[in-house]
Amino acid sequence: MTKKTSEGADVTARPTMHDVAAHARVGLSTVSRVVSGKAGVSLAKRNAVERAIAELGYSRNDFAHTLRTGSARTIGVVVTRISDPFYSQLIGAIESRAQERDLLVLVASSGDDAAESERVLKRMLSRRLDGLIVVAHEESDVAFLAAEPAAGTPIVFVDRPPVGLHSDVVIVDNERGAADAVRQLVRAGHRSIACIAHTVGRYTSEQRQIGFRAGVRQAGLPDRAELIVEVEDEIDACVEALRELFSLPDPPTALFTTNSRTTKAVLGAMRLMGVHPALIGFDDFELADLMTPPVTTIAQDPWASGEAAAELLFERIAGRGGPERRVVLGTRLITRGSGELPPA
Amino acid sequence: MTKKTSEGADVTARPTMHDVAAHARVGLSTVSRVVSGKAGVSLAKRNAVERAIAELGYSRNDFAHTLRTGSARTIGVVVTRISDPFYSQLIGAIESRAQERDLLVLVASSGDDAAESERVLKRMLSRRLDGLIVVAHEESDVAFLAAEPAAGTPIVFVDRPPVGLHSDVVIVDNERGAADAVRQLVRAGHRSIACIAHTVGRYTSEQRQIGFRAGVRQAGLPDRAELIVEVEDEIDACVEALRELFSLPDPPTALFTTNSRTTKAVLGAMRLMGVHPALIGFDDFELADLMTPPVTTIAQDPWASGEAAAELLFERIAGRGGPERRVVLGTRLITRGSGELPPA
DNA sequence: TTGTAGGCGTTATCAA
DNA sequence: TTGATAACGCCTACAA
Repeated sequence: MTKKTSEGADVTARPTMHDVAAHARVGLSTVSRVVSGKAGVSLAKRNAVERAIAELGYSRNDFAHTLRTGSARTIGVVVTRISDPFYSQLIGAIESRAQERDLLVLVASSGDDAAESERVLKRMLSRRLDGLIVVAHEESDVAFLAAEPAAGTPIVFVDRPPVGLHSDVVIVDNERGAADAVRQLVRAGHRSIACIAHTVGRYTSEQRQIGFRAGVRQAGLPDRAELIVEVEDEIDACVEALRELFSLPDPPTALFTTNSRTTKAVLGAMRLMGVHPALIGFDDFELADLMTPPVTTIAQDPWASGEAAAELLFERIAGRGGPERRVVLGTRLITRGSGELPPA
Repeated sequence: MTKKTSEGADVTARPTMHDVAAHARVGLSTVSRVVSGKAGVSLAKRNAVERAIAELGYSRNDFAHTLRTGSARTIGVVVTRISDPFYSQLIGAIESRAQERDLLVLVASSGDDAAESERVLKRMLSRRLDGLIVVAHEESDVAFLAAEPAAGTPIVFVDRPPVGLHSDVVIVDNERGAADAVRQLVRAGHRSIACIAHTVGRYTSEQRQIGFRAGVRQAGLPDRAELIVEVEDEIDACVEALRELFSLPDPPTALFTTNSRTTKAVLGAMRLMGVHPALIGFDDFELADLMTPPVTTIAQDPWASGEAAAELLFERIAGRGGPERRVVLGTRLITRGSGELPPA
């Protein structure tokens, strides 16, 4: 149980089943049976083994176990940015579900770079994970993952369907949510509504733009292209965008933002400029209710998305075959004030 | 390369080095050399192997690799709640650093339960991780981890030093930060300042209470125990606490909160009650600058903590011996308005 | 430069 | 009920 390092120092190596077997004076397979909780071991030997395990501080080497059994009891989650509140909620939900099944969760950020994203995904796959949950980077072609489900690694996509690949997916009803926002603003009396869309995160942003325009049409308002602007989610860019919008002949009296990062940036810009248009943002966010005025949002529930994705994945892991499943979660209008402001 | 499942269905099993070697008509070790990027392979064979790898869609089995080499190239991170913004930032930083070194990150929530926490930690350890970063649950006795560093798994604690165990640790200067908050409030003219402390998260909360009292003493103010209250971070509890504080003979004109969750809850309570005391909160948080008035905070940088912990861990993994290291990060007063309000 | 033969720690098979 | 033995897929001497 002790080994020499290359430097010649003695280190206490981890005990193996061998050590336990020797210590307990039983055979190797008896130890294995005890460790794996299998039946067919006499109480006496079982006790002896358990004592040896405690005395030696033995714990099973998962790698050897996995090599032998084929299952790592681990799933992987890849998102663009772990620290984003939306994704951290998603991860939290997945991890929570995974823990119920005694699965471990490997996480990785793919960043905003497609190449990096591919590298990370490949790295995860060499882990022989039981399954993978992926929020794909917009532009990344994930077609190279096509062979995975067949090779035994089920994959579930969240938030955005993968490009060039059929797979289980969990998304929200972006179009309907955006249209709901417009309807609410129209109800408050607005006739000129702008859509401030996030340029990165193309898929969801596009869907929400489509929903926005559908909402505008349904309300019988003119479809004015100049009222839809795309911005980076920085305050400067939003100030610029708002300035242009407000200098229009028929300026907007209300704003719709396509995700929470944009909403926050726009709120910052509004404060800087001292303007107070009505506002509804896609995505709920912490403290939305403590803003002045409180911010009305189209809430999607990242925790629910995570749970749905985990469930889908667990079913696949358990062997569910059949066609890809597509879970579409609803959104919820949370009325708080900013969306009920009448036109100035 | 194909196997029968127990159901008798043919599945495409993953190719192994064997398959690649056969396909490329070379020896097993040649494949190994190519995969490991080692020198000493002729260009012709290297090309042949690479073609075979591409055609077969081979990727190395990390478990076998790890079993053989002993390093999993994976570190673990255990926090109490992944979805908490503070921890998700921490994880983001660690993951970012880990990716630079081609390490993967396993994350787990330990929850608020000591038993669960121990279970999770043990689970991680059986993974033979290269290292572990832990935000220990307050009450959890992590003494059972004592043998780990010796056994080859370095551990770094963050946010709170471990109970019953010496180890590398990254913390912030909680006392000084809290005292800074008091000083700032005193500067604005306050003579009666309350401390609203989070009951859970005992260590940091206690340190910050100590700092608070030190600040009060240093300002020459009386040490009034009734001005220090402990609450759960729910709005109801905060309303209750504020009500009591404000019904004191000499009620506080300013508040200090010991962490961001409490700050947010207190802000909610303040809005409900329609009161507007001065306020400084420990921990910065998103949108603090967009509140009305903007919230002054004692900022600690979770990203920096994560990076510091990662560095400490990497050094240990690289073989640094010697005594435990203790990194104490500073805090930063971010003046925004709520802490500069004069007494009403 | 290439290939062959162990062995990493575990589990499954089989015989005792 | 038990224990020896052969894989799992890979890496590392060592030999050719």
